[in-house]
Amino acid sequence: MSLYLTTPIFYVNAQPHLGHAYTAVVADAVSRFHRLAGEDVYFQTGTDEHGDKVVQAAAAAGLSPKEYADRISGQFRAAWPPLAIEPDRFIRTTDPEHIRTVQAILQQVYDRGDIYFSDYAGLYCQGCERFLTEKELVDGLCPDHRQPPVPVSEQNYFFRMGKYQQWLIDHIESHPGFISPERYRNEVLSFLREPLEDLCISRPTSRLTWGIPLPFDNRFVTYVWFDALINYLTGIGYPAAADFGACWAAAEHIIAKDILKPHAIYWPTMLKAMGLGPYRRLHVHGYWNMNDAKMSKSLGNVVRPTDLAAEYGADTVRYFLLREMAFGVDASFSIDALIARRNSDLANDLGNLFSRSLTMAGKFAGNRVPAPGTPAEADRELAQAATAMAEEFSRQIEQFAFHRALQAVWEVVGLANRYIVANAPWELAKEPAQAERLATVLYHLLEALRLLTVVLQPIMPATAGKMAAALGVTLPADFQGQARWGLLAPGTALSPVEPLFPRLEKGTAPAAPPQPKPTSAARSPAPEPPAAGKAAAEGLITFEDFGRLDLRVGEIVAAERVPKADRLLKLTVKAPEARTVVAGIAAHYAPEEVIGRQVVLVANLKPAKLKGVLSEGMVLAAKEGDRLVLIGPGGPITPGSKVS
RNA sequence: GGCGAUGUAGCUCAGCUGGUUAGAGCAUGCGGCUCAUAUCCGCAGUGUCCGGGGUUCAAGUCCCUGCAUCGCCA
Repeated sequence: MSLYLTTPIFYVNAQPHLGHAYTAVVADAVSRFHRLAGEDVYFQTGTDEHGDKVVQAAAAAGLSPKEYADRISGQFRAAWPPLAIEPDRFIRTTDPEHIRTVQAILQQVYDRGDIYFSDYAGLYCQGCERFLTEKELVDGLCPDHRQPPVPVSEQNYFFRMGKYQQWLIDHIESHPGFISPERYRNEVLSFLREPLEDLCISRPTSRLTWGIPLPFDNRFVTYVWFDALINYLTGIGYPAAADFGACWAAAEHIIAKDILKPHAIYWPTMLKAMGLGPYRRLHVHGYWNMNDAKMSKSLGNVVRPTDLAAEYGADTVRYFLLREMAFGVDASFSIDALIARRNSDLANDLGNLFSRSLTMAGKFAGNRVPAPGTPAEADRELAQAATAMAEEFSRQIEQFAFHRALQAVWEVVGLANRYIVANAPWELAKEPAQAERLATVLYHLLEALRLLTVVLQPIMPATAGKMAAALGVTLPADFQGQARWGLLAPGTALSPVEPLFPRLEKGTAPAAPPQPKPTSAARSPAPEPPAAGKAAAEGLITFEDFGRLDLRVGEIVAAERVPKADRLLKLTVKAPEARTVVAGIAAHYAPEEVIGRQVVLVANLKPAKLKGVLSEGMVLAAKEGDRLVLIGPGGPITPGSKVS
């Protein structure tokens, strides 16, 4: 094992968002890069599922904590394939294997004397069901519940973190790359200048039962970090797995800056206490600020990674995320910026370069790689720049400077475009005497494209695949070998492709409308590759056909599960008269969750009996993979209103 | 309150240990080409490098100070 790469396990109290996606894209790109270099890589992600926030969120959704965790965990699992993120393992803190590992480690650290029982006194808010700090109080009251917190003394177990403070400082100082970028390393060192307090690692079962019981005291469950961080060990079979030691020595964590302290301080000291060495490196990135007003929280419009991937394609999103953010520094996200990158960098620069080159090879060289003659100065310059680019790319990826790596790639894209203009193959083609020169130019161009293909694989796997197919090459996992000049064999058959990245018009591609408007059927669909438009010519319906549907807004006034049917909910829908509708949404919505919602109802559907219940109509929902979302009006409207 | 980061063209940002007329991409204007996804190439700019003071032959780059924004800590 030469690299064991992890994202954090994501907490299931919220759905996957762009920040999660960024971490996962980084981890995926890095793992693809190292695999391409022939290394043995293991990439793990997963979900963190215990704790009181999950209990609360589950209660609000009318589910048990496990059911709720299953649902959200499934959403995380399903969020990654559309972005071409391919972890080797998706771990869950509710996995029995993980629970066993956590308990074994707790017992071990307890036996060594680094966990002790003690009093904890603090201000407890009964509304929040947690301790508040002085700082959180407003006028001495809980800001959420407007009541004074009660001084409570509680007994709990503590981890002797302070014992390892000096060791940790020494380790960080003697290993400059342990925490990067440097700003976070400094932040940690600055924090460690103050005495480190011990860490409370338990909750009494009187307050929280949704957790892993302490093996030495079943009146308590372990709380947060002793549960969550250990996933990194469970994932590689601690302690029994034969290759555990080798894997752990290659461990690198990628996190967002909000969980720096647990990863940079709690975790190394925990490892030390259990007799293990620290992980190899910690990579800390910043936040994506959502500056675009169109996506403000007030509109309830959150960017969902899966929606972005569906709208713009995995490769565009991956490229944007990696190109736009300097790893470690905050960046801002907007759909306009995404479209700008897509159009200028991907469509105009790269896509068009690829397209014009292959077209010329088709027209002027019969769709085969021509045999180059003696290279001229300009040719050598292109070759030299392309091979240097591959090295630079490699160097920057290793330092997690993805934006710089991609900058280096695009310099060659620009150079290749200038090379075409400077050598004007279309002029050379007019003069038979220039045949060898033409062949040389085209060869250099195609070979430069092959090198671009090699480096782009980890960033945009699907695009690199298309490019390789068009160039008639395969891409073995040998970055060093493949990044050399001159591997493209003369005579290789080329197969032109559709444009890699069709241009997008600004503003016509909304990211993720939270609730499609009732009139959405009448609006033009999101832009698709032209081919799709043509193919859709068949199967069109007339306006009259559409008019036969009686679509209305209905309001769900009651809902209950249908006995012995996992997927069915029996709804009472007002539209405007009340009627019964059976909907196959029980796997996605709890009854309490849908009451009061306005939905779109097909009111003139022939009634049918489902599990013995007569259903008079159907409610519309959008489906994507395993996910299902009810369709409703964009704003409140009287039940029964016609949808057209 | 303590520590730290950031403040450079309309926008997003590069500018390492101080050294020639301060850069890139995008956006804007003009010109060129036609192989190409109305794409590409060339040219043109504009900047009190946050304000003020200082060190130096020389400061965006170092020091002091003020302001603004952000982060960590209390």
